[in-house]
Amino acid sequence: MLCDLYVEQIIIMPKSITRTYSRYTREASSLLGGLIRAARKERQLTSQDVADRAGISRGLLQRIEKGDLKCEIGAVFEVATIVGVKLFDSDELTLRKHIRQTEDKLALLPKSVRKKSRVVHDEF
Amino acid sequence: MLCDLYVEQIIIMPKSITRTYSRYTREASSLLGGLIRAARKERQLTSQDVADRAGISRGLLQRIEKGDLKCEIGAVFEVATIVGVKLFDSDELTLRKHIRQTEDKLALLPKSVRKKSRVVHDEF
DNA sequence: ACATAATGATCCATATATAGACCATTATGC
DNA sequence: GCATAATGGTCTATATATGGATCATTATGT
Repeated sequence: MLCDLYVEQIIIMPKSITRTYSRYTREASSLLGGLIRAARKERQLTSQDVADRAGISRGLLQRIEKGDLKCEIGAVFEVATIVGVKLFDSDELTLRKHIRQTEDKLALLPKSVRKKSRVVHDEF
Repeated sequence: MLCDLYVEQIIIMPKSITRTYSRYTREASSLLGGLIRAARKERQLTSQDVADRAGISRGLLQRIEKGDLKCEIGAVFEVATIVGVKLFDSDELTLRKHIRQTEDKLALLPKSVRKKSRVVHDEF
């Protein structure tokens, strides 16, 4: 009665960054993972085999095959290459040609995008 | 002469993991980044615009557009989706169908790959 | 030509992905 | 059916990717 003791416990929550992904993104990654897994089995490669050749851990390979969105794109692409899943449906040569085309297109586009300062009046 | 003092400095090197990537992997990522950058400019979107919509920082978007292999695949795919770069050359519907096909194929394949214990004699 | 928006680059703190070890379960070859 | 290889999952320490701030430079609309 004389003395009430209040103890406040301050809990510091780690402000975790939870990203949101569009459905298309999730499905694309899921598909890629599935294709990798199917290709690996068709080629009779164990998960340890592929992980070793890609220089990654078996656990990471599992996440990749599940379509986990939080993996390095480099690791995913490397695994895909190893098991023979073509990205862009293109071989190396076509890929390089495509890169050049993109560079050319980029050279033509403005170097920086500037917002219009005023609404365009195209309604009349 | 009487006393030579040797000081050894022990430098603890962080054993950094430096992955190696195949040329195909590097080029595929480079191409994807270029396509994203071109698509963004064609749509007159500033890097800050796209970064905000994707829920990532401007710095990360820059790395993605450069084809940096050490980015979350989720972030890369999300940005690609936002600026309209189709992964797999497929729309959402086709994608889902493709996923089902892959699942069907996986159901037929053996659940685990077992190495042959002995070399197969197919030379006779 | 000028004002300033957009981009490029660097730095640091921190959130987090990864490797690696471990164990349980499953599936395969024999 | 058995031995065991392959897979799936969990946990922890650590390497590292990311966000955010800052500054310099460039490019664009007016």
